[in-house]
Amino acid sequence: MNLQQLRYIHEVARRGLNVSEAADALFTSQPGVSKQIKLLEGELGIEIFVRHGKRMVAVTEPGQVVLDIAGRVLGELDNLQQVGAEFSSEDAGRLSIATTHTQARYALPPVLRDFMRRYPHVRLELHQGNPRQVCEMVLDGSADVAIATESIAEYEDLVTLPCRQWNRCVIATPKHPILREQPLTLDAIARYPLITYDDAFTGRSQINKAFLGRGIKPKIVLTALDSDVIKTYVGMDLGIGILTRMAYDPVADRGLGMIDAAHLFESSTTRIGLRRRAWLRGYVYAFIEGFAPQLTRKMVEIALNGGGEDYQL
Amino acid sequence: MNLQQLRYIHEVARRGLNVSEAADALFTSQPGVSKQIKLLEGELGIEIFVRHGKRMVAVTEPGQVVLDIAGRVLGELDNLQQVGAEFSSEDAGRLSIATTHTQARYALPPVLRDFMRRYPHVRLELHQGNPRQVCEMVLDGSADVAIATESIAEYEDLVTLPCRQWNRCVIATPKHPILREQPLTLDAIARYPLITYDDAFTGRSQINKAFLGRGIKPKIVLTALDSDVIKTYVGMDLGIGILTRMAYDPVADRGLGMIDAAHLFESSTTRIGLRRRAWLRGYVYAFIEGFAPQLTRKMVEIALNGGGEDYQL
DNA sequence: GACGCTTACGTTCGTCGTAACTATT
DNA sequence: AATAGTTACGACGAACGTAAGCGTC
Repeated sequence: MNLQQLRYIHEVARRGLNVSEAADALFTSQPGVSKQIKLLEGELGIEIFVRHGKRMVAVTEPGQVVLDIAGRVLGELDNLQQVGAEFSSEDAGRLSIATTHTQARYALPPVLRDFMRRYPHVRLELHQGNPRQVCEMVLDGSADVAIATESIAEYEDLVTLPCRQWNRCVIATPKHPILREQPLTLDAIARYPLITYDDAFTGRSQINKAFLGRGIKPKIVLTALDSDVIKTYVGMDLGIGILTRMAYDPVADRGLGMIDAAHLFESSTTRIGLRRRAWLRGYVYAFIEGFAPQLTRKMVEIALNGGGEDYQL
Repeated sequence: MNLQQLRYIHEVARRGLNVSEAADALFTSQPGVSKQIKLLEGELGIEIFVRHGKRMVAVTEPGQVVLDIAGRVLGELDNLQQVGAEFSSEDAGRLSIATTHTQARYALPPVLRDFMRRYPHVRLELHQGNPRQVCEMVLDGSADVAIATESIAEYEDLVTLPCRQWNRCVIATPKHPILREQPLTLDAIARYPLITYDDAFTGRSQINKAFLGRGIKPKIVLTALDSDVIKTYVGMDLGIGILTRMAYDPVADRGLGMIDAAHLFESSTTRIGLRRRAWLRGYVYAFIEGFAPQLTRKMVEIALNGGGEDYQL
């Protein structure tokens, strides 16, 4: 048994049981991968993959267990590399953040400005994607942390921690009557054509829930993937917009009017996601604390390792 | 980086930083081990061990982290082997139990009799030792489960689960006056020379505590490592004995009288110890449930993996 | 017929063991 | 002087890549 074999089965499983593709991804030859997988299966005395003739079509029951373990081992090897990098040069390295548009555009800039000042030798990488993609980047090791708002809590091997609570505001052209509503109500909003986020994104479900709870059906004329698109169309007076409060900047957005709507919707929570049992560089903890000061290194470490409490039944 | 290197550093650390000894234990040459360790250190860019000239004298700070990770990886590899064995032949294999005299002699026999009947193809191994040794056998993989009563809860990588509560009785020669005490008291016991367990063992601390709590200082004339020795000397009327209740058998021990003493001492708890995150064969779960019916497979699995709950702060 | 996995074979690279050397106690 | 670790070197073996063969879609 060796590490290559574990990498091979892991990659083959990840790539939908396509050996050739996995071989390419690992920069090696397809026969080599096939052979090593067989050797491993022979050594363990089990079949990991189900074959139809010469094709792999499924993962066996023991194979799934083996793949789970292999995944953990490979994760730990990543950790080893991290440990090496950390101690050989504490303040230099790479920080890869996978996140959604809203976070990258509005929440992260001040945090990252401070971070870059503090750690000038850390190369920052920002990868944008939808919440699902963001999680998977963390799980396969291409990103260190994920930051997103919803559907981030569904993965077994992802530890998620709440960072910030936020709510929404309504924006409209400066003279729009909605801006003079005192107090602002859902009924008032529903009187106008609405522009807001796409279903899969950024707390859209909270918006749906609020209207549904009052039995109102708003006229949604446009759904967008990001705040800037919403602002653009609101500026064209296509409708009024429901937006993350943090996305409105009185200076940059002086062509638009804003009225807070926090009392109308359930607040949403932005979460940070980390690979379970990951070993993180010191500056990663610093970044997390910069983004969410309540998340101290100690707390994050405890969460990463699943608490580790003794089970005294 | 490869698995051998991890095995090497792990073994060197385990053997008190003696490379030659580690090489012997791994059936390889000492220069090979030295070289691989250096290669690994080179690759990670850190020193794992502190050298004084040519001798290794300590583990560096990053080295400790690396060793921890290596230990986990090697544990997972053990798990892989187990998975292979389990699925290639479900009901055959090895069950290695590390335990103390009292458990092996009095608590385990009926459980193991049933187990052997149910799993005739599992080779049973019983390793006797003191509680410390017992734990270490589990941690280094030479035993699957540890069963002991105290000081078993001190290891980070050992998951312990309470199995059985038990208490003590007093034994004496058949016509000894202590047997007619109604009710039995600590003061009555302290009137006679006492024979009981050695300090390091089987709930001796509960006995000490009881007497100390009443300000009594009993005359202990002999301390033994196991129940059989105690019974032997009680039979010779050297004194009265305080014994685990389960060690007295009215038939086999008809040459001795017994009176229960559960109301005088705090009860002790026998615990089972397992390597954290171990992957256990099906029959191991069956054995555990046979020994402690409340410990179902599900519960043991949850405890093994540290609970795995999401940390929602 | 195109794609995908296996078998076969020769080359290369890495690992291991022996032996000689050096340092520590 | 004895014990412990390093350096040097040669031999073996495992893994890899290429090329050809066989199945499946």
